[in-house]
Amino acid sequence: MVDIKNTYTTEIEALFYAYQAFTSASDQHLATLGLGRAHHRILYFVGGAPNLSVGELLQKLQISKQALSAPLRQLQAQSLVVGAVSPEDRRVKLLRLSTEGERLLDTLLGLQTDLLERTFLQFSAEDRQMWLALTQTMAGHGPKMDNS
Amino acid sequence: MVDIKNTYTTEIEALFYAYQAFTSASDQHLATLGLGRAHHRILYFVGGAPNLSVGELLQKLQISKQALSAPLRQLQAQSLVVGAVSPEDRRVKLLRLSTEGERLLDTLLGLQTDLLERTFLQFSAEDRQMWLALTQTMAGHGPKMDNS
DNA sequence: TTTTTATGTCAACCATATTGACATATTATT
DNA sequence: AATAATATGTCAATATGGTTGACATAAAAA
Repeated sequence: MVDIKNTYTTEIEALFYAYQAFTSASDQHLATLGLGRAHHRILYFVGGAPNLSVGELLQKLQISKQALSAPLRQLQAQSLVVGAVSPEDRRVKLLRLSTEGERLLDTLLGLQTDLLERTFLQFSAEDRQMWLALTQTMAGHGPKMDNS
Repeated sequence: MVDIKNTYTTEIEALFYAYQAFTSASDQHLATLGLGRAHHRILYFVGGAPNLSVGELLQKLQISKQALSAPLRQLQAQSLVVGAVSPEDRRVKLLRLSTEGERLLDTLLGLQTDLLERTFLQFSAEDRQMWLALTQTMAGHGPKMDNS
């Protein structure tokens, strides 16, 4: 069956379960706060580029503004994300993380980091570099993104 | 910001975008058939273990029978999956792929294989082995599964 | 003054999941 | 033979995370 017809079944399964491992810890932690992956992605992009406008965030997330609305409103209601009117253009709202929001993002990144660290511990620095290079190459073969 | 506080941002991003690349081609192909990832996982598990019972499939998928119901019914309606009463226990329904279902699964696996092949082409056989070993180790650090 | 832009909200819809309740057929137990 | 347990299936209500379309408002640009 599958194993006979396809040479890469092992790699496909490894990647599937590795990604599950990669997301499960943060997913669980988010769930205890009543948050999901949508909130995680917002925290990630806003944390990585403070004073991001709503429009810029939408471009990064590649979702509709209606889809962003609910989770962003929640994050603002919980004071994890704060928005301020841009001094340059009063139509624009600039988003950044509150101290609490940064702390949560750190926790989430820490959970993912823990997995990577535990994994890399069993391999050499060269192996780690190779893994990253190969994974980045794979990412580069992905769907074309509009980073215009 | 994030880059300062966390050493593994590069690896985290690489894995995120690699997984996106990994799933996008098959997701797109499934969409043209009016199917989604739920159907893909059913095809994958039934294809990998023909004459699987509904209960066994549920254990592998780790979802509720209500969540399985709709996509499985669709696959049966499209004659991609066929079910037959077990000769040993007439309560049990054994699932397998039709020829058409196997063809679709092959196509989907082929799309994922293409990405892996294109990626591995740029690396040595040792690098590929390393990547697999590391990715499998990472998968092993995932959430404990009930394979009782 | 008019138009464009940035944001935001309402409504309807879809996909994928959940839990609870219940029905049916079949097998196992008492 | 009657009863209990098992395997499947369905109905309803709910949640999350998306979609499109329509429309409102404030501010900047034409």
